[in-house]
Amino acid sequence: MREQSGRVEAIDVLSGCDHSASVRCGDCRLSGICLPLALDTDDVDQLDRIIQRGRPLRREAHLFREGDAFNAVFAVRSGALKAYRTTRGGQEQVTGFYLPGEIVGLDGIAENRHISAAVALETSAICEIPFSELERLSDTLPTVRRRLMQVISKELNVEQELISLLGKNSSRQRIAALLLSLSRRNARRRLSATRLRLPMPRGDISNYLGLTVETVSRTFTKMQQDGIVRVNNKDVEILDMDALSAEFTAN
Amino acid sequence: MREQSGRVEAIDVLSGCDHSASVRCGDCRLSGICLPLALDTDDVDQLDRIIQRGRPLRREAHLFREGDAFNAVFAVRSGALKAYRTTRGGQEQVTGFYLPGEIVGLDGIAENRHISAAVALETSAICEIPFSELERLSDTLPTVRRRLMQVISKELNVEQELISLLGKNSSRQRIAALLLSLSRRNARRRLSATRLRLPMPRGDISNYLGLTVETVSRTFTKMQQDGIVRVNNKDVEILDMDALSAEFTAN
DNA sequence: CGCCTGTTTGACTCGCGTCAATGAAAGTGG
DNA sequence: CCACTTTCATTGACGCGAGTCAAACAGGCG
Repeated sequence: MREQSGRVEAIDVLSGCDHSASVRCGDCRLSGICLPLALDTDDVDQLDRIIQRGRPLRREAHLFREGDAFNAVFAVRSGALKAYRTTRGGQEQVTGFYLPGEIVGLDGIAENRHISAAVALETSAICEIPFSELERLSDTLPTVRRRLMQVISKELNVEQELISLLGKNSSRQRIAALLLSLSRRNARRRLSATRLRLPMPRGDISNYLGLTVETVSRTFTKMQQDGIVRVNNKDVEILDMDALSAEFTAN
Repeated sequence: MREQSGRVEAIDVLSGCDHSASVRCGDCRLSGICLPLALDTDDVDQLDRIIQRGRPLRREAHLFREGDAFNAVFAVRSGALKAYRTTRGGQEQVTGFYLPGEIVGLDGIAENRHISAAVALETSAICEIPFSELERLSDTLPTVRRRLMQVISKELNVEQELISLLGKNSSRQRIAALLLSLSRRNARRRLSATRLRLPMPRGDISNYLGLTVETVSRTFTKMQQDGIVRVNNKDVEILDMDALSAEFTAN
């Protein structure tokens, strides 16, 4: 179930990213970012023991679906996921995007089964953290317990931001907010804050932001004409960060 | 700090509701509804010991504000509250309404300070549950810990519903969803599912639903013309529950 | 009684959704 | 490696739902 460390990591040819399953948490280059769940280095070893590293998840593959039993939360090591739920009307509502270093699957805690689904947007490496183990760990390690609570509560705050965004803002402001969010999360991983790759198709962006694909496309075009960003398909370069922030500050 | 039970409860003249501060959790007529935090009756006594019952909160009075230190969560005993946050642009975004039996203040866990504010919509009785005590209790009682986690995660789910609502739905669907939500929550308290009193002004409704007061008003009027509801200021009667549900099912 | 705040209603405007067509990119099979 | 298909993104023309501005109308409270 758990491999030894020290191995040379395989590089996934498809994305040029590291999707290997053979790194211990302490050695993982995402440690410190990936697992806010246990910042205390003493606790990392214990966390390390309960974490399962699965095979890379290919594009379109589901990590879990709506209604699935809730057994674990997942840390994204590489790639990207989206979470969505299906409304009574049968349409999909994207509720979030998850990038390396982020935790997905917290939605299942309340009902003990997942109320949303998570699917890979591209080939992704995922660490599975069995929740029962996490709870047991949580029994003995107060710091883990608090972290866990904080991660959940953090998710609450992110969702409130989105509520605010969807409630009041124009298409331009919504797009600006998303780009800024992605930029910030990129920077957090020590990547460029100005050059982004959008791992999700336009349809997911529009769905997430409560717009249509056409409006998203038009808004990108207009922002490009205004010299704020340069958009080429999935690649985005932020040319004027201040202007982009200003857009959003009307929020 | 804690009063003895057995006292005759004072009836608040303003609302005709019970806002007294002298009921033990076990005797409280909201027990079982109010505190999903501790459903296990054995645990109620212990929970009882840490709960503080404050004076009734008058309309417009804040329970906490954005940035306040996070010390406690609060159970609504009577009345109603709204939670809101202020966006960079300085406008208010209502993030939720809290009715008797519901828990408000969970937003503070992540940052250890509140990121939203809570204010009384009418005179309300509140039980304060010091979080440090709750955590201590949580250390020894796994059922309390799990409950707490579930309550938080439940909040996540409610917010996701709202995200979905704001992302995709027409004014009519949004209003329908709110009315259905209030109806369900009324029923949960063993009150009428068809006769509601809206404790919040139109401005708060519109803000919450991402609409304007005018649109809310017009939508009420139209729904009344269609024979689905009867609206008289803060009083709403649902005449055709099926039709109302059907409105929303387009969601 | 008259102020103040909240609600309703109407007329007008505009941003975004809808429908439709074109264009670009990626995946498939010979 | 190159046609073929399929999916995704962009652009344009048009209409509608909800926002804006403005005014009339309660209701609650001093």
